[in-house]
Amino acid sequence: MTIKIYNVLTRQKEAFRPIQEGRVNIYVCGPTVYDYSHIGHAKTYGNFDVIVRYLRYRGYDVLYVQNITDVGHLLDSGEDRILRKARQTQSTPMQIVERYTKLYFDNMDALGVQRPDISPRASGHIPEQIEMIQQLLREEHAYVVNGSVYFDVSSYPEYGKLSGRRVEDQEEGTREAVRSEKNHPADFALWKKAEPEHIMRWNSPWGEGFPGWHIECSAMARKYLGETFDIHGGGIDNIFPHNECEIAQSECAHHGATFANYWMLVGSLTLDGVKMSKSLGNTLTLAEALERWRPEAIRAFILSSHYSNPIDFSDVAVESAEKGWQRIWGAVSLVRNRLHDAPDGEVDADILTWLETYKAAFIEKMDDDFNAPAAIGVLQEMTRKVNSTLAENAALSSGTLTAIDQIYRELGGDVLGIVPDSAEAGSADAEREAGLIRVLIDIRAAARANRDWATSDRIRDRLAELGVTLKDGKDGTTWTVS
RNA sequence: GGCGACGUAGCCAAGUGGUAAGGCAGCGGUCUGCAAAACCGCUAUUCACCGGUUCGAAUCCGGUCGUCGCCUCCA
Repeated sequence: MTIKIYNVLTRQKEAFRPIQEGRVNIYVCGPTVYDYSHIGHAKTYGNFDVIVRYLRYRGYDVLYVQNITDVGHLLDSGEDRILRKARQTQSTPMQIVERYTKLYFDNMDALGVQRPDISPRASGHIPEQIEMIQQLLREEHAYVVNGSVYFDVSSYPEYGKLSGRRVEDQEEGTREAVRSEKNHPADFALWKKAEPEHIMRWNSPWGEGFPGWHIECSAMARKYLGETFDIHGGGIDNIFPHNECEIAQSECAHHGATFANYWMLVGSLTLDGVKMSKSLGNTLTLAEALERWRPEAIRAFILSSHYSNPIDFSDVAVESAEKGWQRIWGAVSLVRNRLHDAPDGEVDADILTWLETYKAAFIEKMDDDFNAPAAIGVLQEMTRKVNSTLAENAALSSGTLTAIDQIYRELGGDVLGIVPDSAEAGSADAEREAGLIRVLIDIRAAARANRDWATSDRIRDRLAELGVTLKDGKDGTTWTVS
């Protein structure tokens, strides 16, 4: 069994073959840290989180690099995003960068997105970028004008191969073309001369300036992953021009060596059917979303559609994903709670057999281009089976319950990140809590036997206030923690 | 105008040649003091539309209509 990946570069699903057996080098374009993270970031980085988790689950040694853009990303006006924010808030650019970088990681941590192995910053790699630009100049892929350096797109005939765009087809941007010092409108900046008011500036062979937006990814990918690496990821909205420019720079600097073997681009997220944009005012920050929904619900929603497809964020959509997730979580917590007073015993062979069948089905779905929505479908089917088994057998052995819990931990927890680690059986606190709840359930059972519904309901209501839900079944009362 | 996606039940969604996963919502049932949950059953003869290829198509080809993204900063 090999993993198949839809490669945007070839527009085909291909068997994944890493350059080095057992090892995956992956680079994903990270955020520009000039404002709060929004739910679009949650989709892009949440999707790659699951991709990386799965590769690791399948035994690959993954090196995951995701940059932090903290310089060079300009607005329409030609103004640097970070500088503008700094001016607006009367702070320094690096304060802005620190603030939003920290918030980005805080939000991603809260979402359960595992950190990349390396989060290189553009501003920390100016020498590497200058070196690459010098090389491009030396080899006549770039030219200098008035202290700025531009990449000569005509020197790279394959420009456009990722996005399927051809230079001739592009509409010429009027504003830029008019005042441009570029030889051709499609040429892009590698290095920009800093105007006097531009305070983020560095010395270079061409005078004081700052790097263009695209060069950081090429320089940092080369530094940490080598000239050719396995997977390059990002949001589809960066396919042009950003990703295209990265390829051009890197492949020219590397004398034609392929930049990345596989390109995986994540579909965009819309909010209530419309693209989020500051000008429309329909933005939702990740922090706001996390206040309204638990992280697992947001993850379940993000994973409800294939990573490469667009997805529309709405209250109704997240809530229905959350309800679906609750069914899985309900089964998991039931298993874990029953583990507290389950009879000792080995795992039941029949149950282990069908657990393994679901696991194999899950892996088959994920192997096929990381089809998380289909994999969740498998988990849902398994959950139906688990729930009915739980209902039919009041005394499942600890071995069996542990085996069920284990498969949820692996597939739902380690891979998808939607099954939390809580209620760890065996910890002293958890055991005590389970025991205390059990005492209350026993008292309540006695009250119910006396048809003392007031006491019975009081215990249930008070526990509910503490987040413990009691459920009366045929074989007694069970409980879950929300 | 150019490039690229997409159009599957009330909603979301998987499915790229072999006869429609899964979730949400809904209906009926089991269980139940009530509640909640869970479980069982039902809910697309059909995959935007029209042609074509094929023994056979949601899946391939051609066309039509519609939605969206990108082409300028965006994950």
